[in-house]
Amino acid sequence: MASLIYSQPGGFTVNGMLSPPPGGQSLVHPGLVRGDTPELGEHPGHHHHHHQHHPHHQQQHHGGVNSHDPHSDEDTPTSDDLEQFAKQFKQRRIKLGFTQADVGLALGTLYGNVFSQTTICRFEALQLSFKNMCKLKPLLNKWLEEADSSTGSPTSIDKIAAQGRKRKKRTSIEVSVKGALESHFLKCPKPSAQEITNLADSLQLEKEVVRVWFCNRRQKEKRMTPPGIQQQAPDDVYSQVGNVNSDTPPPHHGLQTSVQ
DNA sequence: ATGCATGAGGC
DNA sequence: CCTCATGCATA
Repeated sequence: MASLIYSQPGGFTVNGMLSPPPGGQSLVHPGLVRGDTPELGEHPGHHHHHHQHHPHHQQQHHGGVNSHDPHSDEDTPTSDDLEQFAKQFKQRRIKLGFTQADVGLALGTLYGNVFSQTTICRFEALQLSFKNMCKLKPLLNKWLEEADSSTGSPTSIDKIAAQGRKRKKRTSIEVSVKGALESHFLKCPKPSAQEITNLADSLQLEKEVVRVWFCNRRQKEKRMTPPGIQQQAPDDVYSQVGNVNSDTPPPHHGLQTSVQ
C-alpha cells in the first residue's frame, strides 16, 4: 500500500483516470432506517435471509440445473462471484495495458456490443445492478480470454457514429441543494408529481431536474454497492440492527472494501 | 470516477 | 410516471 500503480499503456493513452477525491461524497446516513418501499420490483434473486450476520448468496434456485462448481458460469453467479471476478478483471486488464475505454470498444468489435468507459468502470466498481452485472460478466470474461491469449492480433479500431440529438447541458446542483434533496429522499424516496413540483419550486430547480434526480437516486440504492454501506467490526455484529426491510436490497455483505 | 441525462419498455 | 441499462460531460 505504498503507492498506487496506474499503468497506462504506452504512457500516452490517457483518458479519464483520475485519483479519487479524499472526501468523495461524504455520505452521512442519518439513521439506518428509512421509509421502506412496499413496492416490489423484480430484483434478481430472492434473498430470504434468516439472519443478517452472515454472508449469503442471492442467486435464484433453479430446478436442479445448478451445479455447485464455482467455475461454471452457466448459472447465475453469486454476488461474491461477481465481486471476485470484477476484481480479477480489473487487475488483469491493467496488467495487459488496457484502459476501461479500450475494453468497451473491444467488446464492440468483438461482439457488436459497444460499451463506454463508464460502464466498464461501473462494472469494476460493482456499481451496477445485480442483473446488469450478470449480463456483462460473460462478455467481459470472453474479452479477457481473448486479450491475454491473442499473441498480437491487432484489434480493429471502430468508432461509433455520434448521435445527432442535442443533449441537454448537465445541470450542476449546488451542494446545499443536494443536501436538501437527500433529506427529502430519506423521508420519501418516491414523491408524487405534485410533491416534485412543490420541491422544485422551493429549491428553484426545474421540475424535470428534480424528477430525474430522484430516479437516479433510487437507482443508486439498487446497485450492488449502495451508498451508505456499513462496515461492521468482526466483534460488533450485534449493533447491526434496524434494517428490517425484506424489500430493499440490503448491503449484501462486506463488499466495496477498496475504492480506487 | 461520478453526476445528470436519455430512451426503451412497462404499467 | 416509473424502472433500468447505459453514456456524455465533467469534477
